[in-house]
Amino acid sequence: MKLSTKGRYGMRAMLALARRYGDGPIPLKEVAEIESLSESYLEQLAGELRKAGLVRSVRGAQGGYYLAKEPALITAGDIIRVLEGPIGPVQCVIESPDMDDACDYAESCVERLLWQRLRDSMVKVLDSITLADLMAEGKRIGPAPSAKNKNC
Amino acid sequence: MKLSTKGRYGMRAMLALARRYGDGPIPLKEVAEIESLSESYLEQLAGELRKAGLVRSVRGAQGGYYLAKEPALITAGDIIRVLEGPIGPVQCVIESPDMDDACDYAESCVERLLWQRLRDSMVKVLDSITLADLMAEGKRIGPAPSAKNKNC
DNA sequence: TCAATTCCCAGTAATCAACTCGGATTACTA
DNA sequence: TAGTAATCCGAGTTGATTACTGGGAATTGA
Repeated sequence: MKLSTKGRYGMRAMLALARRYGDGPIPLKEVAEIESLSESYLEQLAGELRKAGLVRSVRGAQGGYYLAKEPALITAGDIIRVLEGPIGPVQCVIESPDMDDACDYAESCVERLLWQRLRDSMVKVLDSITLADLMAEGKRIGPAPSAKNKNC
Repeated sequence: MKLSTKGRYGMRAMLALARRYGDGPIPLKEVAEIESLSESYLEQLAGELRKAGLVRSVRGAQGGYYLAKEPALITAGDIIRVLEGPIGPVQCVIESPDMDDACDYAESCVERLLWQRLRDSMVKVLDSITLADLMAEGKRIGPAPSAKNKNC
């Protein structure tokens, strides 16, 4: 039940972009330095976030990435869904499951009720917290150099 | 953010034992058949559940496994913790983290707040639902052949 | 033209997931 | 006491996934 580095690093990168929202495009090199992440790995994540419409990019010199919407309009759930896939502890209760995901006994499957409730509580938290919320918390708890730790 | 088969199959096996609570030891062979799971794989899970004190075993012919406590006293969280490890979306906010897990900037790490809230909501759901609860739901929604699907 | 940048894709090493298998031990039953 | 049904234990295997790295093409501002 853990996030992968994609979700963790992606969240940090998005938060870094949020902090510089309005400053024009920020090169990934810079984000990578601030967050001490690998630039080439970040490139991959940025590509997915761009395709999903959460960030926009400008190519060439002086180019970079910037948030496609203001921080208050981007939730943690948006980011996690792009980088980790649909939210849910098991395949058969992810959001908008297709036919292949549902099992034959879905109607009478008891565990399913448990997993659904777990999913709902996860979705509720992730969809209720925006990048703006996190930045606001940041101001409250002090200057925030993001974690320089593999596990965060 | 998905459970592994250990958590999923383990939950099903525990629920199967719960349904037969009071019937004396149930051999894994039987559980494996009912739930269409691999017996030898179940053996591993059963070993962990036993070491954790959730089930007890009787060796030899006519032996098997049975719940160590009544179904109302075993929560989903108990089972998940044994088979999937401590609950939490990232290492640095798992329950009872030790020194190695916490990062150097824990105090000023903004993402941490998000992950903590997510963890809390997961814990709340998992710790509030017992095997007895699930069995009761089972009666409500009809006869429950557990899912015979890889994803459940 | 040059340098900075995104973009894209291929490869890779290490780890993890999901099992399987063999054999030892234990205990009920006939 | 033999036979059989179980747990117990640890090692091995296979395939997928994770977490990257690197190369090179395309783009663009100075």
